[in-house]
Amino acid sequence: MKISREQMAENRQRILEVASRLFREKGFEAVGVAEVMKAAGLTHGSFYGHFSSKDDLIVQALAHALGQRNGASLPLGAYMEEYLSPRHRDNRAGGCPISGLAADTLRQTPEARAAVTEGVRAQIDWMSEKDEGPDADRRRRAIANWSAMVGATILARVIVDPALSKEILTETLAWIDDGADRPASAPAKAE
Amino acid sequence: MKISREQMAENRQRILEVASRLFREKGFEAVGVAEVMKAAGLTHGSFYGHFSSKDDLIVQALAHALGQRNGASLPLGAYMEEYLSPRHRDNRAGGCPISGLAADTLRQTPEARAAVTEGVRAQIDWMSEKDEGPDADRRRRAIANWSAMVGATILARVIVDPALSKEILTETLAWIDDGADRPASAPAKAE
DNA sequence: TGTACATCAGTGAACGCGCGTTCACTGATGTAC
DNA sequence: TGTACATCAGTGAACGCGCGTTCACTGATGTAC
Repeated sequence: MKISREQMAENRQRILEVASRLFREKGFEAVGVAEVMKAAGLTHGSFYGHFSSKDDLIVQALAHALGQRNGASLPLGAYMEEYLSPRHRDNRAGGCPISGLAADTLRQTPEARAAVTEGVRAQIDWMSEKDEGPDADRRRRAIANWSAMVGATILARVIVDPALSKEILTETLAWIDDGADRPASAPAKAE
Repeated sequence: MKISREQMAENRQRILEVASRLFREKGFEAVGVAEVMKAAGLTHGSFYGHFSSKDDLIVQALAHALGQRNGASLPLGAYMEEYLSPRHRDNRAGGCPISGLAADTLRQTPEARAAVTEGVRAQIDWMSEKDEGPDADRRRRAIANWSAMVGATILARVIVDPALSKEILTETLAWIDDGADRPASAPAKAE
């Protein structure tokens, strides 16, 4: 049965939302087209009315998730604290799509990798802008901190020992740096 | 045709070696049992004489790769430099199994995750021992540096823009720290 | 040491299952008059 | 505004393919005598 154009647009958005959550939770390969459509309240047959292929859905769902930018209004220090929290570690479906899907995307299409590339670029630019330290080190610190946040999240998620998982989050958070209280005249590093 | 016991042991090692390389290169899901056996010079039928299932192979291949510890004889600073080089970024099949497979392993069996957990624990212990700074910060610095190395490698691999990919490796390397030239009396961080 | 036979690693065809994708059909939408 | 009909989003059965796994068979190994 045909439905209204607005209803179809809503359906498309709902597919993208559930797909981006399922992909983050289980990875691209482990989530089937039928599973996505069922979670969106539809049958799998209508999938190809919205997307040309599963690869197309992956690109659109990545762009959808990357465009949400949760926590972008927080101060940088608070953002880092939230990012490296057990809550974010345990919230894969609703968490950052870069730490959740970057490694998976390596084996996807160039279009999917391009979407992640732009997401990383935007994240580094945003963290540079938010940094409160001297200009010279802002970008370098943003890149190193972001690498540490992504790496720590991935490691903390895979590790089965709760103590070691928590330690990785806590110690990484303690080591990274939002640039605050960093005097412009002092060397950026101790060495 | 039956073969000698030594030949069978060699075959098993060859299966583990090619499997660990193929898994690192393509991920667990994208590599089939038949592909592994063909790469080892055998047919897929004999696979179950060596392993009880593909999941079993994944655990054994992870343990095999994690046990190799390439570069463990290098000084910590040289190890970090090699780890964050374009050569290591582009050498997925022969590179570090943790940056190559940690995210994939999240969706595998508890046994596979336990193997990665022990690999991460050993790596952090080793980096702590190699650290040349004051004792109080060694473990914290090992954890934060290791997180940054893993995150930077994963990001540099997925990113399609060569300049941004290289920048992430270079700037992360410039920011992390092997503890050398760090006076025991000085604060570990500038803040 | 030489021979006969039981063992078993490897072979390759076959299986069942789940996946992405296709398609004839349905019936509400939205437009032409 | 009301009606008739063309459009097309959604349905659900079916497809072909690749995968993990099984199994009857082969023939070299290695042991018992």
